[in-house]
Amino acid sequence: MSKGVQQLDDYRWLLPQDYKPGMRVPGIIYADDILMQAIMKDLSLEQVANGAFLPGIVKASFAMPDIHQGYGLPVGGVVATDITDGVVSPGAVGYDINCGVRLLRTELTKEEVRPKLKELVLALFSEIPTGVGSRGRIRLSRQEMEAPLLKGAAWAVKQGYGEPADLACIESGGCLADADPDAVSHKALERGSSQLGTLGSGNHFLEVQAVAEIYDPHAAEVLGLFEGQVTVMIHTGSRGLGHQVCTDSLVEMERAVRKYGIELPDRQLACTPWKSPEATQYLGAMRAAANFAWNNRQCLAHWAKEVFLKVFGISPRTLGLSTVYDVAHNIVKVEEHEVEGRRLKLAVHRKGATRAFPPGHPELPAHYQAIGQPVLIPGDMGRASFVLVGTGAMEQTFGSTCHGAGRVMSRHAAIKAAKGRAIHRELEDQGIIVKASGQESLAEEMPEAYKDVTQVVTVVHRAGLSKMVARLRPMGVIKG
DNA sequence: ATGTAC
Repeated sequence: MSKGVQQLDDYRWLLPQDYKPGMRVPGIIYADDILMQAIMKDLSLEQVANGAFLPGIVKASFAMPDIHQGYGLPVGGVVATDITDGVVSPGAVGYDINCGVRLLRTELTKEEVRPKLKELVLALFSEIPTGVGSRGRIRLSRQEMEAPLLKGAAWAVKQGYGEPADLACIESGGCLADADPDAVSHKALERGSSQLGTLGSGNHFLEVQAVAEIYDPHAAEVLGLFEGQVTVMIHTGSRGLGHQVCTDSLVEMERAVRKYGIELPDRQLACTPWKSPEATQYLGAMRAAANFAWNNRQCLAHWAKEVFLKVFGISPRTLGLSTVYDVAHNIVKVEEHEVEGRRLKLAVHRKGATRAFPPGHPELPAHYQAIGQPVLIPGDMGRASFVLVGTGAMEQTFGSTCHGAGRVMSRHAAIKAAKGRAIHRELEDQGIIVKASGQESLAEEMPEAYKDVTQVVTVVHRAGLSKMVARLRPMGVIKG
């Protein structure tokens, strides 16, 4: 009997429990043949198998079609542990806590925006701080940090950044309960104190897009999307604050692994029992970082709106800009799921995976009950991004789907491949205006460094994890 | 992803 990966059907692959001795459950990977070939080129599958070692894990260690190698668990991994006897693992959440995506709609069409596109992109770039170490216009003292960390995006709204109506259009209302600002180190607070309303670097971006194709007219209508419409997508997370929270926690986790006698194949998966003081500490800080990220996207959205108003010289009513939705794709949440006929409280770790709850789920806002949770998938800056809605993922993947295109080239390989080329010119030839803080960051992020997002989304659509609603084409991009 | 190396 082969210990290798086995194809279950067109879009699912099984990593049997005997793939690696010590796995508590099998691994299940969602991919087609072509994506699977890319997945097998790095240590992703090994990491999926390693995730299956986590104490208390139920059902399987899951991987989405956009997985690639990450810290401990691959980016694109989903692991759920029973909170009565299971663990929490910061490596299964990721360094960028509550990295996520917000989509804004406007009443403008691409024809209306095109003549001012360049001006718009330059204005966005000058108003929105980008890049590593970038600092924003909001400066908060350590004490002032408490409110945003505790209250989530409601804090930003109260400060005048955005509308109260935005909050219903954010996953978890833009706030995780039980955040503990005191669990966030001084160093993390320090790093975050000037980073609200900043984009960051790497694959983070703010993009002006046009709705290129509608696949599900009913869902699109409920979401306020129409063909030719201009949208704005913001992809960023908790910046230095979340990164520091993760770094701080790993030290404690290493200690916890020894203290509680947890056996793991990779120390990067270091974890602690859910009901341990170490977990309480990490979860308090993780939730605070998640709330910070929602404030970050809330502020960025507000400034993007101001730039639109200024550049087009129109009234807020004519612009008609509002929040479609905001998702977290690096987070751990307690959710109830049915496993083998039992309702269990699970710690669902989604690391580079998006929640995709089906229609009628009580956690969805009233106005989206009929269509399911909106899923926002950022692609690369040359091809497309997607809007989907939740369908049948509950029974399969704890209500989870993919989160993006996923890299195929390392940053280093991408820089090498871009040598002698002018990526911004190549994109401009396709009608896409890009403004980035450096040549190198553009090279790292060039379209061919990524898998084809359409292929990724097609897999989750056909596997029944979520349903395609609309394709968005980039028009203007600002990047770190 | 990240004050991209304390």
